[in-house]
This record gives sequence, C-alpha cells and structure tokens, in this order.
Amino acid sequence: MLKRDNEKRTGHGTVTLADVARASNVSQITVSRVIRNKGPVAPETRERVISAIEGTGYIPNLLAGSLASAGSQLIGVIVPSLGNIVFPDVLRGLAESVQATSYRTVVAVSDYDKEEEGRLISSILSWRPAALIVTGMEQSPLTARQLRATKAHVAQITDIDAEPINVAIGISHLRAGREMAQHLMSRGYRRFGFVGHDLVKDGRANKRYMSFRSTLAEGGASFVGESIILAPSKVPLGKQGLAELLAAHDGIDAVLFSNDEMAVGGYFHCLEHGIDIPSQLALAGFNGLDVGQALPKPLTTAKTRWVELGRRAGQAVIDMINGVPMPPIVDVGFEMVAGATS
Amino acid sequence: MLKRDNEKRTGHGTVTLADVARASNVSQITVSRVIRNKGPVAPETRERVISAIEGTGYIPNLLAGSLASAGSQLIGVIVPSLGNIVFPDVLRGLAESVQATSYRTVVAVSDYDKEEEGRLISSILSWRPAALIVTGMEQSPLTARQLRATKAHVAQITDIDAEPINVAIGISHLRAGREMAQHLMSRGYRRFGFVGHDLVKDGRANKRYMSFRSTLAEGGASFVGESIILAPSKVPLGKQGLAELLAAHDGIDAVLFSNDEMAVGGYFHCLEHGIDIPSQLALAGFNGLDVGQALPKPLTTAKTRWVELGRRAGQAVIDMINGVPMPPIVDVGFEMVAGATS
DNA sequence: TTGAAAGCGCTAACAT
DNA sequence: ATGTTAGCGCTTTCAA
Repeated sequence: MLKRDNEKRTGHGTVTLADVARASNVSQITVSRVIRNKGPVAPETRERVISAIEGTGYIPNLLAGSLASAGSQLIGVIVPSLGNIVFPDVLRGLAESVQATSYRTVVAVSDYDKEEEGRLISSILSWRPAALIVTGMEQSPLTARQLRATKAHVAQITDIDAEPINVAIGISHLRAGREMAQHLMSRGYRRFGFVGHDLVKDGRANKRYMSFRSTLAEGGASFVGESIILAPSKVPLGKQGLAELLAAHDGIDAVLFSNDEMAVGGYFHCLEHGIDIPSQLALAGFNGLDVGQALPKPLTTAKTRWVELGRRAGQAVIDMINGVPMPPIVDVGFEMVAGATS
Repeated sequence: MLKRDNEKRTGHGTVTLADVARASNVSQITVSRVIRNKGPVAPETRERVISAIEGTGYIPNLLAGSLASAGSQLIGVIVPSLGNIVFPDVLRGLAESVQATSYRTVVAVSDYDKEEEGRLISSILSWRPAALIVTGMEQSPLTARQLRATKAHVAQITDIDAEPINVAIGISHLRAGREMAQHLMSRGYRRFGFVGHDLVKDGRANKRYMSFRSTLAEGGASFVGESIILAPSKVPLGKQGLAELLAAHDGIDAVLFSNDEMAVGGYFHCLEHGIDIPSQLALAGFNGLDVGQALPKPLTTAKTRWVELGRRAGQAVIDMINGVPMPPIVDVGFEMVAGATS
C-alpha cells in the first residue's frame, strides 16, 4: 500500500487545483500560475501541468479565484428591454468585444422600471463585478449612490446628454431630434405630426421628440398633432397611430415616428389607403433599420449604430479595468439618411 | 479606551458579514440566516440585523457564499446569435421567469460556431452555474460530454427532434416544415420555390426546409428551384433572394421563405414589380412576426412563441434545481396562420 | 523559478 | 433561537 495518509483528499469527485498539483508534482500556486498565465513558470513545468489539467479534466473554480483575488471577471449589464431592437444590437456588439476576453456578462432586463433596475444592480453587485453597464443616465438617487460607491467601473449607455458617473457611450438624442426637424423643414414641409409609442418609459425617444418640437417652433413650422399609444414600439402600433392621427387632424404634410418600426407601420397604412408618399404625406423614422431601407421607397431616417455602441461600451469597461485612460463621453453618432419618403 | 484588541478589523473599507454581526451584536451565522431568509431567527433579532445591514450599507458577497455552499445561483445561457429576433425573444421570456428569483443569467453568444460554443460553456462552467441553457441539440462530442458530466442542470432549447441531455424545450422543426408544405398544397399550389439565408449555420431553418421538400415530394408537387444566400437572415436578403429566384426560374406559383423577415423582403419585391399576391405568386414565412401581419396582405406563416419558450426554459431549469420532476421534452408548439399571401 | 502559509467572506454541520 | 468550528478552492504575500 502506498502511503497517502497525509494527503488531503477532496473526496467530492470534483477535481481541484490540489488534485492537479498532486498529479503534476508541483504546488498549487504553480498550477495557478499556469492557468492564469501569470508569473514565472519553467516551460517544462508548464507542460507537465497542462497535461495534468487535461488528464484530470480540471475546471477552475472562478468563485474561489475571484474571492481570493477580491473581484470577479463578471460584467453586469442592465438593459430596459429586449423587445426594442436597439438592445439586442447593443448586446451583440458587447458580446463581440467582451467574449474575446475572459470576462463574462451577467445580463438583466429592467423593463423600464427604475426600482427594478436598482434591485438588479444591487443583486449584481453581490457578484463583485469588475464593471457595470447600465442604460441611460436617469438612475434613482439611491442607485446612483450605489454606483458611485462601488469599486466596479460604470458605463452608462445610449445617452450622452448629461454628466456621466464614469463614462457615457451613446448619442445625443437632443441633437437627433433637432437634426431631423431641420432636415424635414429644409425639404419644405411645414405642418407636422408625430406618432409615438410609450415615451414615458422610453425616455430617449421622448428626448428626441421634445427636441424635434422645439426646433420646429424655432423654425416657424407648425406642429399640428400627435398620436401616442402607450405600448411598446411595434409595426402595427405605427400603422394604428398614423390612422388615428390622420383621422383627428387635417393638413399634416409630414409625420415623424418615434422610430423605424413605427414608421414602417405608417408606410403600410399609406399603402393600404392609397396615400402617396411623399407628395401627400412625408414619413420619417429613426434607427435606419433594414426593413425601412428595403421598402419600395426607402425610409427617411437617422441611421444609428447600436452594435458599434455595444462594442465600444465593452471596450470602454475593459479599458477602465486595465487602467487605460478614457474620455468621459463617447459620442457614437448617427447619420441622417434622406430617403424617398420625404 | 474600549477594548477591541481581539476584534478582527476588515480594514479594506468593504463591509462584511462580520461587520454587520458586530454592529447588531449577534454572530455571523445569524446575519447569514437573516439574509438568506433561512433558518430560525427571532423577530426582534431579525429587525436588529436588518437595520444594521441598512446602516452599514452591507452588500452580501455571493462569491464567498457560493463557494461555501458549493454552487452558485448563476444560470449560463448560450445563444448562437442576437441578430436573429428569435433569441432576443427567448432571452426576454427567460428574464421574466428567472429575474423574479435570486438567480442571474450569464449570457454568451456563440455566433453559430460549435467550437466557440464549447469554449463558452467551459468558461461558464468555471462559475459553477446551477444550470445551463444551450441552443440546439448538436453540441460537439466533447461539449456533450462536459454537459453530461457537470452538476449543472442542462436545458436544450429551440429544438425537440432528438434525445435531450436533461430536458429539451422547443418545437419540432420537422413538423413545421411538413405542415407548411401540406398547408400550401391544400391551397392548390403545385410549383414551389424556396428563398433562404445561411442554412448551414441556422440548422433549425434547414431542418424545416428539408422537411418541407420531402413533404412536397410525397404529395406529388414539384419543387422548381431555390435561392440561398449565405448571409444572416434579413429583409433585404429576402428581397434580393426572390428577385434571383424569379430571374432563374419560370412557373413558380408559391415561394417559402426561411422566415418572416425574408418573406417581408419578398413581399416588397412583389410590390415594386407589380406581382400580384397571391394570384401570381404566393408567399409564406415562419415565425408570425408583427411586421408580416401588418402588411396590407397579412403573411401566411407559422406563428411561433419564442418568448413563451424562454419563459418555460427558465421555469424548467428552476424546477430542476428544486428537484421538481419534469418531462424530458416540452413542445411549445406553433400555429399555422393562413394569411392573405397564399 | 518554485513553494508555504495565511487568508478572501461566507455557509454547513454540529453544538448549545 | 443562537453560536462555534471548520472548511469551500483559490490567490496573495513573503521566503527560499
């Protein structure tokens, strides 16, 4: 019988660092150095350890590792919705830039509820994340305090019209609304309408709308009426919204929609009712979605780059973690697209 | 001076259980019981502890907690894409059912790459998740072995046409393809075409297509031709695909698209080229998206319920964690929608 | 280049 | 109802 009295056996069947260390005749810390690729290890030692890892089927326990090193490689992400195409796009970009690293994202959905957002942030903070990506700059006071207090780096996304906690990555929705108004006025339209979805929840869309209206006012154009339906943005909602708007008001020559999905719905309404675009009615959206550009008459819109925004947000938090200096505000920008609907 | 020599001070500024315990004059384990709402605690003690928690701004360290209790409250989720609307919808449902609990989701995107999927699963396994939700049933042999070996419960989603590791939640894509073929043949169409996106990557769409074609063959209908573009599914792709299909083949009376987005693109092509739907050409998609139903002629399609699927997947893994018995296969089903395009 | 010792902050198991 | 003890599996710090 071999003497193994003084060897601690893990017993539970889970392979640990100690098992790998034993199998490769080195100490735990050496195995640890190999795994993390950090600290000096002789090439042959490294190989021995690596084959022991493979032989044992060892899977590192990052709970233990993070605890010991006082911080995890998790990045918390809170978005208000996944029904709005914007956020899946953001997550897509984020995944691209983050997944190549050893960081992983913990994703949660607040459903546009500030209290729920606060709860989710608290709960994610319990995982000692290296960074937190939150949407918008309107956190509740309590949440904002937590975000300032935490060691985790904070990126606020989609919006850059306020002072960020650490960094903000987004676009100016105020500017977007303004430029759209200017664009439409420059095309000669003078009597405007608006069709929107739930703007209380979607504060960014609301900002664009407010800015759009005040720019119209400054430009001397008239705003005839709005149709706002308190539901999440969808194509059928835009269709219904335009129908209601036109039923309630005469003489509108251009309609802005809260986004492209809504505008496509409006386009369908016009198709069905024989309203010629743009001679009888001009339409404009926001986002530059494919579906709008594939319409027989491509939609006038502002092309946004949400995937790119997600990518940059990921890059930004990783840079912050690594101590790379960052500008506090990153404007991802948008591009006015003069389509055939205006 | 108070005697506090033997008190361990945390020093680092982070509040720990010990700090809360000291502040409320109980032991750590009592605070722990209050936090986890588990085990007996006298009402007054509980209150004292709670106010100490609030007073100190304590945030539990789940890394430590999970390590001590041998397992985290994380649920790993790997989806192949976020560009395909299906998966944001799944995540939406998942968030609904999981977020009400103390579980959190670690989300990663494999980009339809089996090797990357394997790497992501390994990496998430390092977080000792309570469960893992993966897409499809075609994991690599190595990954499948890992999934069988792990303590984490595994749910495979979107597909139910094979033997699950633990449970599968999805629909039968074979049946979907078959029923669509039967439906169109029952409407009198006999000469079929197909417009698809990258089916090698999107194996589910491919399954539907294969099943569609073999059903046509059995039914004595003829399949005239296909147009497949190796890119992710999008509206403009469907438009382009139909243009190419019609340029290459004559006499097609009905076209199936790999999904609704593609079909909407096809619809736009017909609009632009004055092709009357359905008298000259019938169109059908898959998913039952809003945009298809908002078209002047609602799209013939099969309505799927991806949000519901996500919800059930979340419920399923939580049930498994709690030891609630589960059927190994959950068929979320779909509903044939006879629109005005066929 | 390698290792030994001492925790990280919590919970399971067993007292009391 | 509450507390004590002994780890969970790693990494940090300091030594060799």
